[in-house]
Amino acid sequence: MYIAIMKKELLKGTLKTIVLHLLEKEGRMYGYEISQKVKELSAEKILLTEGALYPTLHKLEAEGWLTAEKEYQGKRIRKYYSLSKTGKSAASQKMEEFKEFMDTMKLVLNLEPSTKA
Amino acid sequence: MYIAIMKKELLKGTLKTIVLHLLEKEGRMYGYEISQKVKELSAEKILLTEGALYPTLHKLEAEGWLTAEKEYQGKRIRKYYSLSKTGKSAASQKMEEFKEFMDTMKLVLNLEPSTKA
DNA sequence: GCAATATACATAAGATTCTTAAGTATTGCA
DNA sequence: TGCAATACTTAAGAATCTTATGTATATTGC
Repeated sequence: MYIAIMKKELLKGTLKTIVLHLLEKEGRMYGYEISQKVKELSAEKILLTEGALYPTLHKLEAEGWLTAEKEYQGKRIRKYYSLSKTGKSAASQKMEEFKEFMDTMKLVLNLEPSTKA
Repeated sequence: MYIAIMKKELLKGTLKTIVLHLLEKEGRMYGYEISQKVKELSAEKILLTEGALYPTLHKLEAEGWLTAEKEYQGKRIRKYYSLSKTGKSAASQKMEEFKEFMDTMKLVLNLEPSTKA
């Protein structure tokens, strides 16, 4: 991986939300797959760095939100992650938090001037 | 000030954008006023910390995006900030970046499923 | 009148979250 | 066969914020 990122400061704090959401949607993914999916969905605007992604996956696993299974493709290893039960509720919660964050920022930055026009 | 913050990780990286936008809208503000305005606009969901706000104002001034004027209200000092010319274009740019960030996040998180329904 | 709260600024130490970088190893393609 | 892509790991350093502390004036309630 190379992996850089769009307007980086703004992305700080969004990584866990992204990972949890993708796992909720896809069910089961491995690290590299997640990075590729994010790249694809974001039209290459978000390029996760390995140094951010893998430690985050380890943290989420340590918190009990993800379960991991190693699988071999020939000799190459893949570590598949899935949401645990608490991980699922964490995913929903993170999504709600993100929506609230967006709504609040819209108010502060005068974006989308009240959709009742 | 006390000043804490909503879902803090997500707000990381948004402070400069917020400050520049408010100065663009209001024309001229001092630090404490900015913190109160953000609190008001965000319905108390964003409470800036002094430790974040004042150093950020100093940085923006050092970068030449803000100009500062000290004013005395009796014996109490206030430091009023305004956008410089380059500060104005920085403000517009930061707003565009933020909009792009939101659009990209909507794609990645499957929010607002294409408003052409 | 005096204490508590609000106004108003500044800055240093520590935490969090990322970027950069380096390491290891397998697989596919030209 | 050598380079790019796949796949994971971890450490050092940067950026951005929180927490904490300090200073000082103004206002409000009792």
